[in-house]
Amino acid sequence: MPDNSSLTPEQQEFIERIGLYFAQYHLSRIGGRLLGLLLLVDRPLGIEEMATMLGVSRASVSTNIRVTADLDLTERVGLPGDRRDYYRFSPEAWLRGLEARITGTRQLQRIAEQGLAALADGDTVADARLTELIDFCEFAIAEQRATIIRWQERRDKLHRAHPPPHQDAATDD
Amino acid sequence: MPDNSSLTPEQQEFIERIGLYFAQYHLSRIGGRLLGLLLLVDRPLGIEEMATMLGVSRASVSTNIRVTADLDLTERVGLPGDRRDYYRFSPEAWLRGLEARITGTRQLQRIAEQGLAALADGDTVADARLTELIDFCEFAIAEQRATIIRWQERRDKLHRAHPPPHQDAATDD
DNA sequence: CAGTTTGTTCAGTCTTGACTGAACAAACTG
DNA sequence: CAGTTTGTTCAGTCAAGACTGAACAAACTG
Repeated sequence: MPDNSSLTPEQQEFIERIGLYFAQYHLSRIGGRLLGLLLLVDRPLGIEEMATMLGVSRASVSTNIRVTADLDLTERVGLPGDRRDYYRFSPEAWLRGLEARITGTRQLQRIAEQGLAALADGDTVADARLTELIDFCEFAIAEQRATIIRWQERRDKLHRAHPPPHQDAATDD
Repeated sequence: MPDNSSLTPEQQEFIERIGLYFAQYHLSRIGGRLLGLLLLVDRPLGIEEMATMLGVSRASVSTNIRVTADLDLTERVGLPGDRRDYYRFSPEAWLRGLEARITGTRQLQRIAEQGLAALADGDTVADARLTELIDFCEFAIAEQRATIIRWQERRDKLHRAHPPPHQDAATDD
């Protein structure tokens, strides 16, 4: 049961919804909730703190926050004069998401190539289908790369106009 | 244990790899293997046939092939003079995959909007983060739409040059 | 040094949901 | 009609893996 002293019901609902959303994408439920929590707060959070706010064990937070950090969806930051670990949502998270799609598509392309090689002679329909799949992957990868570049350009442009409130660890209270 | 009389080890490996690939994307293992099998063969397959080839129960094939058909990843076709159900891989499958991404992004955007509304006053960092997420979703949806259009154009162009071997149910032996 | 705080790891529990076999329904066959 | 073929549904089993508490390790404090 979460310690909801610091979270409104609306915030809890958001965390739960984000949790479910990311759970679709190979994160555990708690991993997803951690992302939701970190999206919502204005300062980096410690492990014990996150465990309390979500009402889960420290062990779970420790295990799952590391997964998100390995994926560069969160960042571990230090606070001066405090030896605890703090985490915040990574500014690169959405970019990493786009990159992950490319990896997935490349993977599918490799499988399709192996499949094409495994066809029986004279399987013309399957041959055309797998050839089209390989082509589709090639196309999709090029599209995804272009999207990444356009996103970076767009972000650069926006940030030059409206620099984001820079949230480094030392600026907190 | 599969009846591998009609499948080479390379083909079985392909089916297994495709199975795992699609299992990442909210399909059951067997659902994924069915897609792999249908990608590989040159003619529509019946339920009993698929069950035998994969070494799984008819019940499982029945349940899982329906899921793939509902997603329009496979198509049910009839063979004249045969009352059994046959299935083949859908030519629209990859298009449906692209469309599914849009749905997922739209979903994330809605959640982000709810989150933005749930913020505490004065949470400037979180506000900027969620506003950026909403903008990211908008951007990604536009990109995905454009990709779909370009894929359709590309496919039309290729098919006008090299019409695919049309595999309707009646043409099989 | 002993004691505290913090993070990690691991064995065990529990939940989820995939898969099966069997019962059933529907369509057909003689 | 009785019998067969085919597909679906459902209760039950089983496996995967998420989560926990407890033990542990490491860094710090007095």
